[in-house]
Amino acid sequence: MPNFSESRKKNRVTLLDVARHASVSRATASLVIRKSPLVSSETRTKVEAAMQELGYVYNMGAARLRADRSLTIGVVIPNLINPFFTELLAGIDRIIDAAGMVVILVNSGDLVARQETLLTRMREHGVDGVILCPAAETGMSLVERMVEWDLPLVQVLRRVSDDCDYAGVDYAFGMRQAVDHLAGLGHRDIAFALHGPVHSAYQERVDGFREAMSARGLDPGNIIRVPTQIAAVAEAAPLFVSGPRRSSAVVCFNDVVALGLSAGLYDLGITIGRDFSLVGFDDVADAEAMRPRLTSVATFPEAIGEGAARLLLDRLEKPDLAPRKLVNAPRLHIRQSSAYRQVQTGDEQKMRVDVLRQGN
Amino acid sequence: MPNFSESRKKNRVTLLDVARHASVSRATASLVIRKSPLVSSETRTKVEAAMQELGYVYNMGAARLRADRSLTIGVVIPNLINPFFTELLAGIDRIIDAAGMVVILVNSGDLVARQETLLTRMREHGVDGVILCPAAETGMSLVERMVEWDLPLVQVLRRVSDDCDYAGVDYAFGMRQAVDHLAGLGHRDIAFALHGPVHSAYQERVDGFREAMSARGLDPGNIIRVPTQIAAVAEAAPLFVSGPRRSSAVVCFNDVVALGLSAGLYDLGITIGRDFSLVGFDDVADAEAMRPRLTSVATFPEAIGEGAARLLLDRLEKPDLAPRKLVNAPRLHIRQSSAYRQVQTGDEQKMRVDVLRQGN
DNA sequence: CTGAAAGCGCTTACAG
DNA sequence: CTGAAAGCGCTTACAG
Repeated sequence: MPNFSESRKKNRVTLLDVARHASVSRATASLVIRKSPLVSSETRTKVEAAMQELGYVYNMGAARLRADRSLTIGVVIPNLINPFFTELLAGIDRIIDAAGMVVILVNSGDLVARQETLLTRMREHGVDGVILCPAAETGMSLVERMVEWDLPLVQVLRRVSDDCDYAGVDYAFGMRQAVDHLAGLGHRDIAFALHGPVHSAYQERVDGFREAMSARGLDPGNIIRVPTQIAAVAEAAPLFVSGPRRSSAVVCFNDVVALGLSAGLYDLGITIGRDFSLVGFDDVADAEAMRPRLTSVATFPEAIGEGAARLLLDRLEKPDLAPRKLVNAPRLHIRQSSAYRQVQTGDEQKMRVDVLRQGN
Repeated sequence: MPNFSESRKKNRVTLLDVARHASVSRATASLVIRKSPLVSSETRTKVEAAMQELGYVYNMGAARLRADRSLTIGVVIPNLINPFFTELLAGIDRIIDAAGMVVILVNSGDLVARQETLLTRMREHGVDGVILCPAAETGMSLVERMVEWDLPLVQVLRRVSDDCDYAGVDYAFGMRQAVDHLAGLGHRDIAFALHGPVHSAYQERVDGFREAMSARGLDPGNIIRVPTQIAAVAEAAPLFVSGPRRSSAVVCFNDVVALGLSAGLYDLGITIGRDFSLVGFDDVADAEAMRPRLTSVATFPEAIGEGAARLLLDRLEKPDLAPRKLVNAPRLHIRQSSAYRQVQTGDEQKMRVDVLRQGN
């Protein structure tokens, strides 16, 4: 660890200095700072003037030591490159900021060992609570340990335990909307493209896809893993448009996968929204910016972040609240990348399909 | 501010508990924690065992109060939605994390008033230093104030003062590469598309474009502002391909603008990389993912983040160092969105152009 | 409304 | 190598 100079500690203005300058006691000055109603407005003004003149800066560290709260919360996310997490973070930040608190952000890289280190570090820094998107492979024991530590926790997006607050998405409902939409456009051979580490949100999406397909009497087994590395996703495009499992539409694990496949299909000369349909998941800003515009299941990451932050604030105030779940309903946002299935000559039969335009 | 329960402060294991349990003095236990060589390995083992058994957690807050350092730094950025900032943040985080420190992240929304509030909050939290991307309109007085506050500061990407460390990009060099590349492909009517608030990086890009154009004997005045709101950028596309200032190529302020214009040109039925050339700036992940792939001037945000973090760590150790600048050289990454100018009948003359393929 | 005093959990000289 | 003591800057009862 770095070894800092000591210059700053000199001539620091303390509360005692302020009190003396205003000719009151330190306790009174402290009451002014904390906006206690016990102090007369006259005294208050005098003290505030003194703070101003002396350039006093409140020392949270000292206050925290005494009061055992830091007005700081830890946020642990598995990566920063998916814009989804950025939007989530913005939502968390808004609420935490409005509560006069501050967030310490760390990146677990989806590695449990690293996550462990980071959580310890947060404890040492005395965060009042933690919002955690658990790294893949996180065991439920983690949550037990946090309880033992008395460290308030809310799980976000992924969950490893039911004994703990959780803010996330109703993935099954999202999948149903995606599949129903494509089925309504006449598609029968619908694939699911996924990638990345396995965790609760992954599993829920897979299960959701399966159920939605089965409910429609369609084959629920056309699930294909594509590379996790973003630049390589495009190379997987041929898997979907040729071979025995050839499909006419694909539901994507998230918009990152959709963007990659969109590029890969473009490279194959396939026109999305005409020859092939694509549905993304999350509806991040890129969905609207790309061409053709991406039909995507909006999961509202910013709202989830806000929800998670509120759950945590509530828990800080009432630690004995029963564990709560905040499961956001996603909503299909239909754009250009999904279209009627092209009925080709030689197909089993030309059928009229009911079109189901859901969402807006 | 929330009013927390007090449950956590009970039964906290302190250093004194550990010392007693290991039958040593508190001072000795403290030395063990700080890995002092003064303590025998026998004693060390004993103390470490006690810490383990009792579940001791180091209390940074207490240590910081005494030692006046928090192992915490503040990072203030103007927005979180441009992926450029996300990558910058990843770079900062890597270095700070490796130094055993932690970052408090806040978002100024590019508003000076809010930035002011946030900086005060960081001071109160006792951060050891700040990495700041100044909000537009930030005056140089801010830097003076930080100096007065004894709060080590490094400016990143934008600068308001030369009396302070700075890590950024050689925008002029980047613009020269972009313009030279397009000129080398035969383009003469090259526009510059920009948006967003005005700050040093904005100005440097404008100046860089002008100089590069002039140096080539081309009209440096074709600079067009597009909407700042991302979804609206596409609507500005017609400005570039028709009217008196019609151009055959455009250099973009950043990749966000490029992505927007790319969409807008697509909507107009124009094929990028054939009918029209587009060069982005920053080379974020989207540049490789979009189609046609975007030629872009790579500015390596992650490396800049790392550089900024290193500047800050250096300054924490040696506060009296002269202010330093770290100006990264960008590099043109040629992909598919830029192509030879289409020579149309009726043009002044068909000329053979020297092709300049720079970069890889 | 105000003052004197104790204490949060550590680190830092200072003696031994 | 170890112990006793002071102190970082605040908050919190407790008297007045």
